[in-house]
Amino acid sequence: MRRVWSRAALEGDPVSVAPRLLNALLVTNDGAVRIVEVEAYRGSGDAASHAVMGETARNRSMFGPPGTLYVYFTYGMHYCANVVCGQPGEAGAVLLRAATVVDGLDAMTARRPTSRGPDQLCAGPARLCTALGITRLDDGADLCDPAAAIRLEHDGVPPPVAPLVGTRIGIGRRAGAAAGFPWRYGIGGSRALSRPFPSPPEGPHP
DNA sequence: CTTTGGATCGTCT
DNA sequence: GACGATCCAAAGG
Repeated sequence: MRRVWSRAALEGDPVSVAPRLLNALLVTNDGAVRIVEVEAYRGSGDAASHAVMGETARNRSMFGPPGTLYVYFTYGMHYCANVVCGQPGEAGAVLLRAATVVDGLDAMTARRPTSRGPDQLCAGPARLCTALGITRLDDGADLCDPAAAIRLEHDGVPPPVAPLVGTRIGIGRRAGAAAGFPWRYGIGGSRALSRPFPSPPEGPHP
């Protein structure tokens, strides 16, 4: 059985909420995907966050209530989607970086005809938005509203006990130390990751 | 397999 | 005026 996420479950620190979103479902009116990779972004104090300089017209949704969808446009051609979390008034969000298709494969393939295969349809934050048809028009939507066109759902599949952990992708040098924060999370063994996670250091020789 | 450069425009300096 | 929370195709090993 599927049910939308409660707002209360998204009130915590994005760094805590992010790994819990692994295996959650993002559902639209013509499809559904299971999230396999995310990144956490805080507000002030996180130099890599869009919200580090405070509220602007673009990042306004990041300051909204938990469960708000924050969609931004970047590189002149791509959209990326985030689940807003944290306390109201404090900016925070979890970037949805990759997912596997659960339903609506045909519609997604039609929106991304150049995809190499089903695994790659949502293997990347902009790919995910294109496949699901998410644009800036969806910015500010309430993902916890069971009647909404886009929503965050739960179907009983728990997040991994030990997710993959790594540094966030695409963070420039301007972010300083924040570029090294291990706030990227993924599901081990997934073939839909946007890119591999670095292998853990080798232990002593057996 | 890895690396490189182009696309393309809203946003903030 | 510079730069992206990116993607893709093409070129090189």
